[in-house]
Amino acid sequence: MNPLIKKLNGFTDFPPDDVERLVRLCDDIHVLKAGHVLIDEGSCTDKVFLLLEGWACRYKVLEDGRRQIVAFLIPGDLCDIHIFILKTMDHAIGLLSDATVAMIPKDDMLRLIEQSPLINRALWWSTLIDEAILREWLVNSGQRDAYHRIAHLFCEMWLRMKRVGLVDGPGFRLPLTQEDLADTMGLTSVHVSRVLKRLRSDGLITLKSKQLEIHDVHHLMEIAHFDPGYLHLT
Amino acid sequence: MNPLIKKLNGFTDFPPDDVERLVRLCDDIHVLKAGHVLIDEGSCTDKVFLLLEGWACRYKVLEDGRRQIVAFLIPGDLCDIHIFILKTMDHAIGLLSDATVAMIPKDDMLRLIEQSPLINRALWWSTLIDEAILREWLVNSGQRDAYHRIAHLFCEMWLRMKRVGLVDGPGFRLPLTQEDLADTMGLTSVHVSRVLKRLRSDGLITLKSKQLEIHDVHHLMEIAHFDPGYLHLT
DNA sequence: CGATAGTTTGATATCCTTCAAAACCTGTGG
DNA sequence: CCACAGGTTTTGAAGGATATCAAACTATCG
Repeated sequence: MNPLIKKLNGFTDFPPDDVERLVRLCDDIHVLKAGHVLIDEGSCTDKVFLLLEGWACRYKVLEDGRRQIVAFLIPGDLCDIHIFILKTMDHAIGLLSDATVAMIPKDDMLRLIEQSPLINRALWWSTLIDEAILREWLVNSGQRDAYHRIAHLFCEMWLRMKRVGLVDGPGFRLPLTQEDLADTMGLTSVHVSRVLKRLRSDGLITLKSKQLEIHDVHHLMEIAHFDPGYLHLT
Repeated sequence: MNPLIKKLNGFTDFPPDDVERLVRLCDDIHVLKAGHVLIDEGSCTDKVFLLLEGWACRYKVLEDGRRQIVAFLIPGDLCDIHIFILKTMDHAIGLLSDATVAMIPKDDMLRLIEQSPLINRALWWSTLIDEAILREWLVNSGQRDAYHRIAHLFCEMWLRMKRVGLVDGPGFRLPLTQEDLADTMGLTSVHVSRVLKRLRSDGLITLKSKQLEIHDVHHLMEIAHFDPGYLHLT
C-alpha cells in the first residue's frame, strides 16, 4: 500500500476514488542509489517526488562545504509541492540511502489538487507538519545538549516510521552514517560517536548495521523530554 | 498602508478589490503591551492575528522554563492560518514589544480565501517563506558560531523590515532585549552581550536603546555569508 | 581478500556557560 | 528635578561541552 496514503490517512479517511487517483499518479517509478541528488539548491523542477522506499533529506551546504540537514524524508513524504509557488529551491534534496521514488509531473499534481479539495487540504496539512517538525528541530539545536538532542530525534523518527508502518518490533532501519547524524544535529561525527556510546551503555538503544532498536520507547521519551504534540498525530 | 499588502505585493500585484476586501477584514484593532500572549501552546482559536505595529514571536517553553524563540513576527506578518488545518497550536505566540494587532475572525478569513484564489495563493506563499526562514535559522544554529549567527540574523531582519518599509536610513527599530536574542540564537544573554560588543568594536553595527544601525549592510552580509535567496524576494 | 568508507579512541584546544557582582538605563512617584 | 526600583547590560573568573586533529580500528562490498 502506498505509504503516502497511509500517512495522509492520519489526517482524514479518503474516498476510494481519491485514493485511486493518487495511486494512478505514481506510475513513473525510479530506483536510485544513495547520494543521488533529487533537486539541487537554486534549481526548479516540474516534477514532484514521492519517496516510496528509503530515506532522503533536505539540506543546505555552506560556503566552506559544511552541510546542515534540515529535514529527513521517509517513505510517504513528498518533495516538493512548494515548487509550484516559490520559483527556486532554497535547499537541496538528496538520498541518504538507496531509494525508490515516484516522479509525478507537476501538471498532474495540480490537476489532482483541483479535482480533490480533500487531497489539497491533506497536502497542506502535511507541509504544516513539516514546519512544526522544523520548529522542534530548532528547539533541539538551540536548547538541548548532544545527548538529549539525539535521544529526541530517535523518538521522533520512531513515531514517524511507526505511522507509515515501518517499525518492526522494537526497532526500525535507520540508514544514516554518524556523519549524517552529525550534520543533522549540528555536531561533529566524533562527538556523535561518543554520545551514541553513552546511549548504548545507558541501556537505552542498540544501533548496529543501520538498525536502531529503542529498548523502551516511553523511557527514552521521558529522558529526552519528548512531547509528541508537534507531530499532530491523531 | 496595510503592511500585509505591502508584503504580499512581493508575490504579485493585487487587483484593487482584493486589496479592499483584505483591508475591510482588519477593523477589529487592538493595542497590546509587550509580553502579552496572543495564543498559547496547546490552545486553539477562531481568530487570525495580523501584526500592524511592533514585534511578536513564536516560541516554545521547555519543561525547565527555558524558552526557544522559533520565529519573529514583524508588521505585515500573520498568525496563524495554520489553525484552520491543525487542531491545536504546537507553540505559543507572544508580543516582544507593545504592538497593535488586527484580529480577523476565522470565518471571514476563510471566506476571503474562497473569494480570491490569488490571496489564497499569496498566503500560502507567505507560509512557505516562513518555512524557508525556519530552515535557515536551523542552519544558523547548527553551523555558525555566535558571532556570525547574530550577524546573519541582523541581515535577515534588515531585509524583512525593509520589505515592509520599516528601515529608515541605515537602521531600524529592534525592540529586543539581549535575553530575547539569546533565546532566539540558543545562547546565553551573557554571551550575546559579549558578541554584540565585538560587533560594535569591529565597527559593524550601532545598537543603542533598541535602535539597530548596520553601518554597511553589504559588508555585514559578506561577513555573515548571508545569501538572501531563502527570503524569495523579487 | 583487499580497498574504502565509517567508527572509535585519546589528547588538546575552543567556544560558550555559569555564577556573581557591578554598572547602567528607564520609568515612576515624591 | 531627583531619587529610587526593577529590569537590563556589562565584566570577570572558572568550568563544562563540544570541536579539532590524528591515529587505530572495524565494517562492508566488490
